[in-house]
Order: sequence, then structure tokens, then C-alpha cells
Amino acid sequence: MTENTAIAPPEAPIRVRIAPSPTGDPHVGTAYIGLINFIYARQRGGQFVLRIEDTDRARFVATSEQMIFDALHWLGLTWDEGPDVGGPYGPYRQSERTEIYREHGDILLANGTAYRCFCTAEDLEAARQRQIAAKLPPRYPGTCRDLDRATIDSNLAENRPFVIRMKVPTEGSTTFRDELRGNVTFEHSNVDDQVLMKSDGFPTYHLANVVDDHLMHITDVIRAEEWISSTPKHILLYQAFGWQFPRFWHMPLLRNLDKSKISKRKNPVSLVYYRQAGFLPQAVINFLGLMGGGMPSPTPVEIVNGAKESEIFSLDEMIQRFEVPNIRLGGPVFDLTKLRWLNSEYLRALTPEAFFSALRETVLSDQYLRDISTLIQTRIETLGEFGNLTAFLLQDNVMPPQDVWVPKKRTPEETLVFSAEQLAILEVTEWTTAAMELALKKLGEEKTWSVKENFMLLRAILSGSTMSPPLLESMVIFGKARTLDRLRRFQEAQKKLANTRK
RNA sequence: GGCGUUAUGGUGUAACUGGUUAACACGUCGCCCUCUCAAGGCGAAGAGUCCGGGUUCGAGCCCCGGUAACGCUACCA
Repeated sequence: MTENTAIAPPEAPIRVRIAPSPTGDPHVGTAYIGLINFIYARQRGGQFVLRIEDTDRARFVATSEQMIFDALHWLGLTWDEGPDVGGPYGPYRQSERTEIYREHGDILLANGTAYRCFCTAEDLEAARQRQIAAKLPPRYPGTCRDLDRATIDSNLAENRPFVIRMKVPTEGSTTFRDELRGNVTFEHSNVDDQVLMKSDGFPTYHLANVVDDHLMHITDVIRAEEWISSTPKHILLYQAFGWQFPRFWHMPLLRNLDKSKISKRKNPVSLVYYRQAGFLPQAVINFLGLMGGGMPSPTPVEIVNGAKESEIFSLDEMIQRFEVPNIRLGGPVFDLTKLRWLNSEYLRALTPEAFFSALRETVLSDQYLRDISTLIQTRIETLGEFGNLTAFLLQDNVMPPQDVWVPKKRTPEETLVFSAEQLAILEVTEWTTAAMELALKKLGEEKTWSVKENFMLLRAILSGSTMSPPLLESMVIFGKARTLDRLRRFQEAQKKLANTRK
């Protein structure tokens, strides 16, 4: 049993953080965890820090960071320290802190709690396969755990690439306190020798996270439940450095309707989508506040006076009444139906003037209408026909009939498969006409779909018709988040239809 | 497979330190209002609290044992 009672001193000023990775669109899960952290800090006069965890260069998306800032601000969340506003413990972007991690890696190397590992990816993969075949848990085999000095020096002299791994004790266990569920124990035999520093010189989440939380004086780590299993690694790391560790709060994971962890396949998860599709930020933040409990239940008096009001509250009201320790631990389903209802309540509460403004700032903004108008100027004969060609860009959803989306020489089944492939390609394609055209044509060639069939299918799904303004330009204007959502909805709807036919 | 977490109607939540027929909201259905559709009003159906034991006068709340779902099991976070 490892000692673990030391936590941040209770009198220390509260400091919390969220640490999103800029790997794509800002995620509702980030907003949810952000909201809880924000409330916790505001309730206690503490500081809320935003840290960008951009240590994964393979998944890094350059535009992502700004989108995260924008989305959180849109929801009304503000931070006291971060890459954009600075602060006393910066830099707040992990890619700018590599020297710090290197130094800390060296500390662990020096005190024997970590070691250099020269195993190649192939070695590791081979060992992994052997273990899986033998029905053993895949674990680092420990090849480099106790290399002698001479071997290490000669490997280094040969410039062999290496990673730094944590030297997890072979025996005993680590217990930590989760503030929401009590003590949680992991046997060390179930904790792998985690990679701390990758061979590219960047740290992994585990190292960077612990080092930064310590250096930034974080007192409470409020994060998603998926991190519970790696918390013992973090505890071990704090101990290896001889640091006190923060309190840990693991929030339940948002779920799809089928209870799996929320995912884009089954739910729009991009905050950009919600914004562009015309959800009000108050509604989204209110809905997030409903997830997992935390707000006090309505008193009998409130019920008599209209209990409906008890589920509608502003960010300020949340700060006043939300209680983090009252969080429910069962993963709440992120149910669009209720969010839409909430949104409609907020919409109706707007003054007519404010409602009109909301429209003009989003789905009918000058910019949006201007972009659309350039597409159709040469395609209509009277201005009155504006809506004829552009309705699909102003609607929330369209669903083409089968005779529209299935090409003449194709079956519905193969068409659906190809559509799914288009979707997969578009997800990872830069949202410009040039990039999309290239990617789509490449896919078409590989799967022997003619350009005409290829583009017509997309057109049908996006516009609901075989006739529309230029496809790629329309997609750019409609936006990546909404376009992908429409394609996914089409897939899901067809799947459901196919199932009901069976 | 291993480890961990969780478990109240279809969904989100409630139920004081165990105490009457498990409450509220969303959704669904019906009726009213109404030129339509929403909104609004009224009403209904829907869980006996994952299952099985135990403690107790009494258990959704406590204990034991299962099951299921979810998460983790990467040089991703």
C-alpha cells in the first residue's frame, strides 16, 4: 500500500483547469467539464485555468485552438489564465513547455523512478501480439527496465531513439481518493510502465499533465471518468517527484442514447455545430448543467409555482446553487430532444426584436446570405426564386427519397457503403473546394465510382435533390460541422429504415 | 481476457439521518382552445427503484453475492 494521504493544503486558494487537445472541433464534453470546473472555481473565489495540451503532433489541427476559445466564450465561460490571456504560470500551451518536461524527465531518470526504453515499435507490437495470443493482458515486457549503464551508454552513443518509461513498482498497490466516490485502489501489477516521454521529445499526457498541474498550483483536478484508470499512474508520478497531489473529481461521461460514450457517429458533438444550427448558448449551457445532477431539487413551493422553471437556469444561477459534490455518477444521456425543448423555451422568451437579431446573427447573417447569393445569381430568373434553390441551406434537415439518392446502375446497399466512405474522407479533409474535390475524386477512382455518380450522391444527400447550386461551394458555405451532421443523419436514418424493413 | 466505475419510467433528475399508493421535467397518447401548426390549458399511460439473498416492524436508501452497461487496457488525449 502506497502512502497517499497528502493532498493540497485545504487553505490553498482553489485553482482548477481544463486541458483540451486541439485535435479537431471543440467538443461538448470539453464544454461540460469546463462548465463544472468554471462553477467550482467561481463558487469558491478560485482561479480557472485553460491549458492547451498539444503534445500529439500527429493529431494536431492548427485551427482547433482558436475554435476552442471561441466555442467556450460563446457559451459564456471565461478563464483567468490561458494561452490567450497569459498568467503567472505560463506558458499555457504544452508545445511551448517541452524544455520543462525534458528537465522533469531527467529528474525521474536520475532518481530511478523512470528509465530509457530503446524498444522499437515493431518489438513492442510483436510482444503485444504474443501476449494477446496467450490471453495475457498486453503489457510492456520490461525489456529495458534494468539495462546496465554500459548498454544504455552505447545505445545513446549510437543515437538509438528511445522513450522514457515510468518504473512502476512490481508489488503493492496505490489507493487514491476520488472526491465523488471514495477510495479507489489499483494493484501495481495492473499498472503498466507508461511511456512518459515519446521518442519525438514530446511528453505524453501523463507526464505533462502532472508536471503542469503541479507547476500551475492546481488544487482540484476535475476531469472525465475515463481518466480514473490512469490516476494511479499520476499519483505514482507525484510521489516520484515528491510533490503533494491535488484532489481528484471524476465526472461521469456523457452518453449516446444507447449509453455508449458520446460520439459523433450517434450525436452531434461539435460545439460549432450547435452554434451554426441555431442553438442558443444559454440553452446549451443550461442543458449541460442538467447533466449529472448537481442542481438542487425544486422545493414544494417551487413546484406549486410552476416546476418547469426549476429546470431552467442561467450560468449565474448555476454558480449560486449548483453543488459539485451532489453530482450523480451514472453516465447521463445527452438527449437532443430535451435540449431542443430547452432551446425552444429560450427562443420564446426572447423579445421579438431579440429573436430577429438572433436569426440575423446566425442562420440569416449577412455573411451567410451573401455567400449563398453568389451561388445563385446566374441560376435564377427572378429574385423571388431565391428560396427555390437555397432552401436546403436554410433548413435544419433534408431527407432525399430513395429514387433521388440511388444512382441508376447502383444498389441502395452499395450506395450507402460509398456514402459512408465519402463521409469518412470528408471528416479528415480540409474544408476547401480544392481539397474536397481532390479527396473525393481520389476516393471515386479507388472505388470505381464515376465523378458524376460520386458528386450526385453527395448532392442528393446534402440538398435532397438532383439539382442544386455548385456542390462543393455549397458545402463550404454550409460549413463542415453541419454538412457532416447531415451526412451522418442520412446514414443513421437509412440504417434505421433498413432495420425496420427486415 | 484483465482492471476499474456505475446501475430509479423511453430520457434527464427527485425522494430528510431507512418510514404512507416512488415525485418533477422532457418525450408519448387523448381532450380543450383554434382557420392550420405550434404555444397554452386539462388528463392519461409508462418504473416498484438491474437481479438474488440478508438485516429491520419497515429498504430505492444498509450488508453480502451475482448480472449488465460503460471506461481504461497506445510513443491518443
